[in-house]
Amino acid sequence: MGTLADKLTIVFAGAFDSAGYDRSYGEVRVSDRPDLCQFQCNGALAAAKQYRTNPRQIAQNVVESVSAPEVFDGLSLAGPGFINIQLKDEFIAAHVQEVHGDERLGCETVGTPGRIIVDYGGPNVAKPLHVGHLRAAIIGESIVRICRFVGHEVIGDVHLGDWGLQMGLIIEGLRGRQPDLPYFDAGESGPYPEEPPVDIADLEELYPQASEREKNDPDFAEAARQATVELQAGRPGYRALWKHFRDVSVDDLRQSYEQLNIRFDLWLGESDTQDRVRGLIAQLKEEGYARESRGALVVEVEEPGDRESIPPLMLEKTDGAVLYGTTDLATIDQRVEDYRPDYMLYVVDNRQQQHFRQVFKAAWKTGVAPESTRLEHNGFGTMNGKDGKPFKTREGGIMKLKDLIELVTGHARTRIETIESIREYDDDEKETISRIVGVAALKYADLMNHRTKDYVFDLERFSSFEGRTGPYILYAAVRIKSVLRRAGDRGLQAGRVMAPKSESERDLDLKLSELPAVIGLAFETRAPNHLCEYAFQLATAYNRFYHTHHILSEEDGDRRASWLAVSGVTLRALERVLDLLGIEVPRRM
RNA sequence: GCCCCAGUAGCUCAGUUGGACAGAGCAUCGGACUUCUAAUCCGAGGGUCGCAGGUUCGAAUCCUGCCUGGGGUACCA
Repeated sequence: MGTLADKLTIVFAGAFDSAGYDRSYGEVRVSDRPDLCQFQCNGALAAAKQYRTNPRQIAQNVVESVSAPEVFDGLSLAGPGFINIQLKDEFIAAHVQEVHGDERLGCETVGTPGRIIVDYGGPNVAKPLHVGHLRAAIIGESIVRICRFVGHEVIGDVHLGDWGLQMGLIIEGLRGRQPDLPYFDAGESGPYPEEPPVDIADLEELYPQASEREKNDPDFAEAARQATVELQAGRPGYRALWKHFRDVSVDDLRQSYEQLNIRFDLWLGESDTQDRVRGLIAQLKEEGYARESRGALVVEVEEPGDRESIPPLMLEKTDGAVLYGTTDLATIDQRVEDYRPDYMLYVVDNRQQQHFRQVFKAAWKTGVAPESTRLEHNGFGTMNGKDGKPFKTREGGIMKLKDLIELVTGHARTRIETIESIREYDDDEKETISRIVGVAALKYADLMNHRTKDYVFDLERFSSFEGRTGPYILYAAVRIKSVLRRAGDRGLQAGRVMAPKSESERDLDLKLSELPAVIGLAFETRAPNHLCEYAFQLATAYNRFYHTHHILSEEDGDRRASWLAVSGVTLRALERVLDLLGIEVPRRM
């Protein structure tokens, strides 16, 4: 079905065609001058270039060729050749009626579904999630949901950092504390205790300590490097220990992500590619793609046509160790083999841009990924503090995600106590509402910023519940639920959508019709902020409508039933968009 | 040095890929609750779109140069 603008585009494409111009000029879109018209077609201006004619004349010809009197309330020319379009209220209502009857609210699915792997999250084993992980997780989750909704098969992979030096650091850190554990006995080969020697609190303490010590204690640093090498070589005690670390950490990560309503399909990590890294390197050498350079092994990715210079992708360091580029390449190799994906999307910090350019170019060049596989880095900006520098807590440390979630939940809890109608809810429901509202505030505040831009992490804004915020939108949705619930109690039902009676109602109808375009745009650009903007506009449109018309006390039964239908569509649209953003809606608040 | 990204209202940001007087939210000021949830709604003020050129009928948007900030620049991830 698409949007109203889509329907109008078909009409105008036909009109351009029958007036003797290319149909592609018939694109109609929502007007950016709502004071003048609802929709506009600017194709005549573009066409004037191609046909070397007066754009106003073209527009005139097109308008005369339009044949659909039941649709238009007004068609007029303006300025150099704009066509301004007003629709009949009946036509608008009929469209909303269609949306009402459609499971997908007018949103079509893609013609040729593909398989998409989304790589997001990227947490490290043993390191607690902090605000820096927030963006990857929530933007990635939203992109996953959007891709899935438009009809693709999507596989989300958390892609753990579980194989680097940090593992050696923790091993050595633990040895410092409990040197007698069987894992450290080189002569021992297992079996080892099933019970992990550490819990998550230990891990979160061990890593920063070890990391700090690495900087000041060369012997310790060397030991950690050695432990990393031995772990990677398969020393049984270290492997057993590593597995404990990983399990303990993953348990904790799952809980944190669950609180944010984020669920991964795959919990793979760097370690899962290790058994194929050597083979891949050997193969690339044999095929002549990998060559030695300054003592290291690299794949050249710069091509003759390239303007900018791009360093080669390094597979092996001088000392023979592999780097994360190697792992990333091996991961692509693995994914191609296991899943044959059409797309791989990497939701990772912008700063990795060059890295991914290298990896992708190398993957295509060497045939690790077919050229038809779309590899994309969907980068996002840095989260800065109010001083414009990367965000730190007041103490100068990094804020843990758990603390942040507790903070926003706490704000919501406090807020709830000030609202009379909620005071009587039982404690469980209050707590649920607090969590949903707090997390909605957090996620919305992040998602509303364009993905690629740096932005300022502002606690006040993150926990604000007024204006352009998650809770504002939840409130509108919950308000509709409440109306519908009461209507249900009185035995009132939704009916046929009638022509709008007021400006606020017409605006709501028109806004509802835009949903498919917004989701399409969010998908094409992998940018959830468009959904945030739309959710806000739709919520505002409904709030205005709500204030101008009292639904339940309306005496005209048909009118009331129509309003219930429109309210129902609005609720479904809001819930759909919020779901695509990964935001939950409470029953009431 | 070279490369990438950004600069829009006091603050935080949109701006549909070149279209009509540049839009929101916050903050400030003023209004609206005996009626479906006021976490709401209505109204007001607020701009040299970093600067200077250029392309175009038309530029916040494209090109060139400069200024400012951030990031990257083969053996960390």
